[in-house]
Amino acid sequence: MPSPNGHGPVMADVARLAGVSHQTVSRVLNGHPNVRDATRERVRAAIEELGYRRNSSARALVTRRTNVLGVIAVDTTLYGPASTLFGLEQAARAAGYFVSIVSLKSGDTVSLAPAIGYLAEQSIEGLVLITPKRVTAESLAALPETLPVVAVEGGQAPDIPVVCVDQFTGAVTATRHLLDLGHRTVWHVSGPAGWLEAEGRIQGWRSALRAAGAAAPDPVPGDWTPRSGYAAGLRLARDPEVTAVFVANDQMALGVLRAFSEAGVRVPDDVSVVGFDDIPEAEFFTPPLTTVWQDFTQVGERSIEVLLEQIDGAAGRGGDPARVVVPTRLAVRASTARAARSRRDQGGTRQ
Amino acid sequence: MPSPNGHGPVMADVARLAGVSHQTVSRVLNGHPNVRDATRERVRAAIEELGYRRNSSARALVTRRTNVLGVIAVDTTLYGPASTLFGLEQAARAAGYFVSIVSLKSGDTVSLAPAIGYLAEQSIEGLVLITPKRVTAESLAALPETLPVVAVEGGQAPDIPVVCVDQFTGAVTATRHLLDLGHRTVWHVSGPAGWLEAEGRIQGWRSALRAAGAAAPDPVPGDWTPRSGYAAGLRLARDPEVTAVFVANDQMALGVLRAFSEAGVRVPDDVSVVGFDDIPEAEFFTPPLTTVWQDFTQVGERSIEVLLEQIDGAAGRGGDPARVVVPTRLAVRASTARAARSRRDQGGTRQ
DNA sequence: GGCTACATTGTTAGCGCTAACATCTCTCCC
DNA sequence: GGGAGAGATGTTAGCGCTAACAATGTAGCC
Repeated sequence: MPSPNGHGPVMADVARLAGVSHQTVSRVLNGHPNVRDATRERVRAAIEELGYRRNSSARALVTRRTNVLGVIAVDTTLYGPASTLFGLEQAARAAGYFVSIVSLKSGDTVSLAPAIGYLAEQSIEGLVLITPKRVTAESLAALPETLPVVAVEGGQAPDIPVVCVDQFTGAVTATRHLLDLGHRTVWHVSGPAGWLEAEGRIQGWRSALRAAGAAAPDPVPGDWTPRSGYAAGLRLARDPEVTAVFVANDQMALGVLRAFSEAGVRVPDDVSVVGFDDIPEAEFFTPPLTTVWQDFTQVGERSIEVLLEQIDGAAGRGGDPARVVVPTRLAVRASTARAARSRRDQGGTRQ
Repeated sequence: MPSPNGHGPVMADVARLAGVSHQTVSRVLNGHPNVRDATRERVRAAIEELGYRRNSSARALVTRRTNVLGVIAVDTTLYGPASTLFGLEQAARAAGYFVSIVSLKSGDTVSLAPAIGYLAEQSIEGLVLITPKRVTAESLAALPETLPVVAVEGGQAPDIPVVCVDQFTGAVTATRHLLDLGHRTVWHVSGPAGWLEAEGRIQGWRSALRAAGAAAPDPVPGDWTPRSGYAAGLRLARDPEVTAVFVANDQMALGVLRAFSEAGVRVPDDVSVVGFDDIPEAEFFTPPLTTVWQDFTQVGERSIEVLLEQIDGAAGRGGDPARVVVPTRLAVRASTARAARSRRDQGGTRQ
């Protein structure tokens, strides 16, 4: 009877079986060097025989380290957040941390306070916010002052480190690609107000147009869903001036393509379309979508790096918060083409 | 100086400030009834003032409850697993549990043993497997005998409870929908071998064909990606006998649509296509895709239910494992239509 | 008034582990 | 051969909390 308490073996049980003290077992478990090989082997064998697993709570209690990172993520069914979370978890695990997740539905205003309070109960060592929209100020007040934090796609507050994709340059590249193809200007279907990614893409788009001396039409607002892209597409299809559209994400671009197709607007002959995200489906849209690729894996990895720096530095926050910007890449496919002088020059009705 | 140790306040600090014993603080925190209202208020105020948070490790150590569930998930960037995970987390949080996740890349053979070992270190109270492929036997051997487990889309082993979508009936419904439209038979683009979902859909498809007395062509194998669907689509486009295709997921269906479009095969005029999953994009494919909708939210909720039953019942495994089957629904859109007598009857070349 | 019953609070003893210190056992070298 | 020094192991004292029990106070009732 190795475990007299009925709760699975504890360190003392292993110690007894191996004929050593529990502290020696602890040393073996923690890779302490000063243990004789023969002893180490005996302890290992005893651990194996009993199927012993160390009690993480007891360990955390005394070391004050839980090895748990918290993640608060909005809308993890979307490709972007899901990919970021995936990369994040891989990187965290590689660094020896567990990831405890709270996923929130994308309400219009996001209050993180309940989620933060919830996670704080779990003694997390650091927190990642995958909440790419502006959050309420009271959310940030709920952050314990000493808790290491990193915001992904954030910029929520000046004193929180941020890891983000270079939305601005990505949008500039997309817009310039269209201008370089001879389009007089570029329309934009934007993401919803309050999303930082949406704002960055608008700014990049505007900036590229301004640099080229092109007029910036009003952006057509969307909400990331294919449906909103469809609605935007129907509007743009009616305007014969439109020859190039930069859409703030691939899902909406799909809706735009669908609307154009229904309206008899040919892509890329009549109108060129560029998306953002490079979801796996984009290459197989009709036509295959030119879009901006984001390195979500790297975002995840860098986020963990930034967080671990704070944890290991034991510095908490304060000082100059890091700001890591991950570059994008334009994937050129068949949805963009050289501009005709105007849509009417193309002639030909559909099918 | 409320916290003399430099590590944030502990229960004793709260007790001192409120003028009670630490045990009374504990009682307030745990909602014990026998505390005078005035005392409770004083304790609450002291907690508030100090910003006290209970140490979860200490609590877990003595209660032997961590309130943490582990999740091992494969390929969480796919819509299905991501949605399941999302529903799961919501349900777990509602039940007062944290969710600690390990996400694995979809290798060809999946060994869960390292992930299980990893999570076991964290003293989880239960484990959810979102690993919709057959896993190695050694994986299951790595499961601690007393750990409550539920498999989502699993059926990995006879003694593990399972919550799954009714793949079979979903596939039957999709296939019969096509047969009812007058198609002589239905081709199938399948998911990769080893995935239980893929197998369930093949079986449902075969069964529906058999029931209708239709011949079952060899399934065209895919791997869930749009690219593989595209390849399958090119093959099917060459065969003029093909008038109806049931594709095992929407992403591959997208590839099929793309291939058909390139090959001049019109959907639904020449060929009808049905997908599986009902991803948000499906409605905006060209043409909008008829597909099988799955209730991932319910899958998540039911999984947590099954798991909590085991935890609360303290029964561990054994006995008749639960098997919960969540129904599907066919979303009929524009990619399916009544069969012509043969593809040649349709006439008309493209564009 | 005194005794019972119960509500309220305090005291004590661990949960299983690690850190710090104490102890013991070897070498090694003059 | 004996003392220094290092390596290997054991002993002790908590980490912060909850459970069990003990000790109060407080009505209620004959």
